[in-house]
Amino acid sequence: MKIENQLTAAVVAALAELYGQEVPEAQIQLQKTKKEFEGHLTLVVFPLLRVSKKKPEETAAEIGAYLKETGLVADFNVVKGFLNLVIAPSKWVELLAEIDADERYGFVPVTEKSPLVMVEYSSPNTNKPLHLGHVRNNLLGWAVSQIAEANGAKVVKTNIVNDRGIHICKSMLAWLKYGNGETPAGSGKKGDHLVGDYYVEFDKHYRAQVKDLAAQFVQEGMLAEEAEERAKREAPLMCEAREMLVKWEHNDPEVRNLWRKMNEWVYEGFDATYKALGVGFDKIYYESDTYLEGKEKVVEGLQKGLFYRRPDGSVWADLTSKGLDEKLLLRSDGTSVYMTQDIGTAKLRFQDFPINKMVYVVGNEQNYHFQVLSILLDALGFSWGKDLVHFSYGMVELPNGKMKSREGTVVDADELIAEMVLQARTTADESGKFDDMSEEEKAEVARIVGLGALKYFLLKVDARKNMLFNPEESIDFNGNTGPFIQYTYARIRSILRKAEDAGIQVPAELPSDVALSTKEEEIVQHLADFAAVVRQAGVDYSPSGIANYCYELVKEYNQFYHDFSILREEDEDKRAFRLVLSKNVAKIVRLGMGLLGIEMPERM
RNA sequence: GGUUCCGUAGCUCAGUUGGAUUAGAGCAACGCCCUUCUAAGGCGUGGGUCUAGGGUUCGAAUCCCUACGGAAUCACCA
Repeated sequence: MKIENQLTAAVVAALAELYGQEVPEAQIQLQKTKKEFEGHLTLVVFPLLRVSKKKPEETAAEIGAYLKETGLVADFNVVKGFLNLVIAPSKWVELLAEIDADERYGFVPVTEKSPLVMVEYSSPNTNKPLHLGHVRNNLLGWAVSQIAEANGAKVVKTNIVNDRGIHICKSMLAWLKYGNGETPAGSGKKGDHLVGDYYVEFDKHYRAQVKDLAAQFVQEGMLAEEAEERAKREAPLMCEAREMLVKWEHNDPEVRNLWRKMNEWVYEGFDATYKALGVGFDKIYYESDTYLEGKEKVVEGLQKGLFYRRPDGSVWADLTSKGLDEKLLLRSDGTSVYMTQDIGTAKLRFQDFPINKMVYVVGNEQNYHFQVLSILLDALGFSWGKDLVHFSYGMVELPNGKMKSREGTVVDADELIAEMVLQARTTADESGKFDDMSEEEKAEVARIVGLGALKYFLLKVDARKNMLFNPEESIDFNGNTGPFIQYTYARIRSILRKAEDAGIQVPAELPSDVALSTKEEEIVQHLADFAAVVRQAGVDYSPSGIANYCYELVKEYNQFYHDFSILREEDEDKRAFRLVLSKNVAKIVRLGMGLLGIEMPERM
């Protein structure tokens, strides 16, 4: 049992004994003792004064004396209303032994009875390659899934691919007109990049047409603003794209074939990027399959009187009673909108899986959408609709503002990954650390470290906040970074290898009478916190908490490591303890970083 | 204009079930430490009216109100 829990129970007993009152455990406030004071844990006695009816100092002293009797606490001191407790040394060894015994310390096992959590993330459009914003989404989605699983949930990772609509038609049209039959295989381009290039190509020609047409309208005496609006609508390319969409919806075989072919190219490209990022899905939905599904549900809702129809035939939900607006669900021509599609997707998902909880990893620009979706799904009878989680994350901004595809300031995912790996490789080569590795090994370590840097950088920040990414400074490999954590891990692995080579066994059982230094006690305490950190991350699906925990732990360990030479320690008990401690720091760090999807190199 | 989110060191960020005269890291600047299990490391110096003002409390960066600053959203786009 954790020391904190033991202490809490002891404090409850103390209060019962001393003041004759049962106090619920939740009211016992134990926290880590500040560095300036002596002790490990501190009991805040202010809230207990009601029970003791004595002064803070007096109450604290009485409780302290009682705790000392139990043997849990070796010593204590009182500062104002704070009771600082020095935990008995043997307790730390016990605690470490407990952590050591559990290979997946802090994880809640998944059982048959576990709730099913579905996590939707990524959700790309098929007309463009993935960019930095998608990278943040994918990494968060993956991490959130891992965290949910570590908290004992059955997780289904899902991706809804937006594979239909006017934007895909634009790429298709441009490819037909300007492509000369170019293919990924023929050009050596990645499929998603190739299709993306034609999307840009469309936009280029389209803008030129709009400009010419608008000028023509102005000459005919139209106001500039009005002329541009009309030109945008009437530009021949746009008309053609719209025609193509209509043909698509009518299952025109030629259009459908081209659509299938180009989407296949894109999927191959996406798969490569997903693989590089180390993310994946259990079930993929395609909007072309789900976009018609929502209508039925909406009509059903209409019949139940949840929605209403306007004279022009469009269907709306009136949410004004909830403080929101009215929301369109079906256009006057009977076609679906975004919201309708999400309802349709929800319907299919619920048919496929017994969902207990749905988590949508989607950018914060859609906060309103999900607020509405939650209300609508609940009204339509989805049990998980009311407390669906919109895991909303902020934009990634560049030093000169937002990413804009029109201005070419988009940071491409594939390029970014390659750059990070190259950066890791260069740094390592310069340091000479790679000299005795095979080429294969070097490439693998560079990959792990480069991606570790990228992932950690994007995940350590509170997901809700907009964050800044500076590509020029690239990403640091020093300080609060992935590589720093990986480096410490690699060093510990190295120590353990050397211990083995020297015939030093990591003991199966720890000696119980080792005297620990303050630093070592702190590290054990920190290790034990991992379980609580995972639990906390699970509550609000927060990867950043895990990231920052790992950093703190590693930093603490590094400071310790600098003061001691483990292998040359002659006191066998101490050496044994330190080996076990190191081994478990490595273990916990691997578990923690694993939740973030960050791999750990054995050497670097 | 309505709604939601954010505002902590020059820069990037930690820090909420309210806690301790001195609010933490990293980067950047400056100084020290490699015959020592990996220097992608460690130690040190300088740098803050936690946007501002009020309120609640024994106690506020944290909770409430107001103002200011920034972002998102409010489409028969997705």
